[in-house]
Amino acid sequence: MLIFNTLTGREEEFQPLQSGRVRMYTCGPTVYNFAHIGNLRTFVSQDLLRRWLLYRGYQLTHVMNVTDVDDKTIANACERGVSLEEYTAGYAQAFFEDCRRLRLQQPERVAYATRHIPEMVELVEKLLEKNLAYRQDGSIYYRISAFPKYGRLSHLDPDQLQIGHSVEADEYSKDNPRDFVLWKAPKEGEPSWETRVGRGRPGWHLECSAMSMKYLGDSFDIHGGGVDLIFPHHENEIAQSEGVTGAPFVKYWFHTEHLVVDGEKMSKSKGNFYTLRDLLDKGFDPLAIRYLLLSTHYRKPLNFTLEGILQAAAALRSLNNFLLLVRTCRDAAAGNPRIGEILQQALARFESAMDDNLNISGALGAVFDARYDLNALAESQGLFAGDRERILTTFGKFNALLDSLDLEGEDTTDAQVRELIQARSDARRNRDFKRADEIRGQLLQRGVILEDTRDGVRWKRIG
RNA sequence: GGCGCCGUACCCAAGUGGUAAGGGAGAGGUCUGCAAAACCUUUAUGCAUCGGUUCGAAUCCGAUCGGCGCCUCCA
Repeated sequence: MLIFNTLTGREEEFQPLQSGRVRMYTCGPTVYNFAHIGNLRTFVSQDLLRRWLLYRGYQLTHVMNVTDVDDKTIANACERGVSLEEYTAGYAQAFFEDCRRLRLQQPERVAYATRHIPEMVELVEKLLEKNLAYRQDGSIYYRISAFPKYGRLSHLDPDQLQIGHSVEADEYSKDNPRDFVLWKAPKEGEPSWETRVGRGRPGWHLECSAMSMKYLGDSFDIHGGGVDLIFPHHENEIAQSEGVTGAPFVKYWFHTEHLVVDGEKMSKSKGNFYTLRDLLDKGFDPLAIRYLLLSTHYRKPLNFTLEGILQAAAALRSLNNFLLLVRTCRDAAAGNPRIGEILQQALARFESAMDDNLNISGALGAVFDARYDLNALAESQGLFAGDRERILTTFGKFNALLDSLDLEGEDTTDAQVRELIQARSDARRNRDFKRADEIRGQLLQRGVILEDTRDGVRWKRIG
């Protein structure tokens, strides 16, 4: 399997440090607000990666952090007049609700920054010992000039970095304006911890170094996040971790491109800023949103539109309608050897596309082509029991990534629905169409749609 | 100024040297008591533009135009 590595700027053959086992860390949310659709795109792409690793049989340990202490969480909690814990707990819970709605698999471990203060302090102590960090006005900073590899991930030359407008060189009393803070001096009215390096609170970058190494070791396989984190966040993590251990921190860096909305950068002032909740309130299907976020390659900018959600919903519907056909079309007398061929080819195409740096569009092309070929056979010849099983098994494999397909079928034990459908069929047979339409209306109110086909009545629930 | 992503049909989107996957929408059709759904057919002599290399280029090289991002706490 090939995977693009930001560190080398190339696609590389994926070879975990320990054979058969993958250790992965991804930067999770800062819980100062509801996650927006751009945040969620990144998490969906990480979900696709973890699902593909599992598909390929790796034993996976995936750790995701939750940043529950930083400038924004503190400021917002303060503004609302609640404690930091109370404030962040609500948004953390909301985040995991969003993840469930989008069918994101839970990482093996979720790590909260505020529960790992001792581990962070330990790192700071070691960096001080090695003279990679220094104290200044109660804060502790990382001395970038002492870490020659600084800039290797982002391919930036530290000497050529422009100092941003927001940071006046003399605003901080740092040796070098590019040095970043490891430990912040306490401020009146802000949460702080009494620790061996003094009272204060951690800088943002520190948690990811501390928690990833605690759970995954000094060196691990994959570290992911949005492209905006390449610099400075991930660059700083490398400086912190490798500064302490001297060992290579991460083998493969996995970064997801941003999404834009209607071709423009998402921003609250433009009115094109969406959270998942906003979209669900408008009546959009969370699985269609999952499909939309999933179906563009993770290293390409994704243009998110409401129209796109509807297109995704239609694509998903057509796959599920196909599966309905597979389950309900008339029985063939014998198995069709063509079906095995079609499935085998489709699966091979699907897998080789995914192995090629998670080429999900190519993989989906294989899925839809299989649907097309199989539809023609099922419509014209019906399906043998063994054919049905094989089709559902293969689509079950596709669904290991999509997690949006109806493989099981509807609840056929709903006696009332069954009775109504039967009653309508009887009415139709007696050419009592008024009665039949009446029953169809009743079923529709229960959320059941009927399809009259040559092979009998099919029904499904409205999504 | 430095670093990076991108430009393929009405919309979304694969394809990185061998003659344009797939999805949506539109149009036509099949089925049907009707409707809906489903299914089938169809839709780029063309891949931002201009040069070049090649038997052959969306793919490689050069230039140009355009969109987006990062360059100290933003996924």
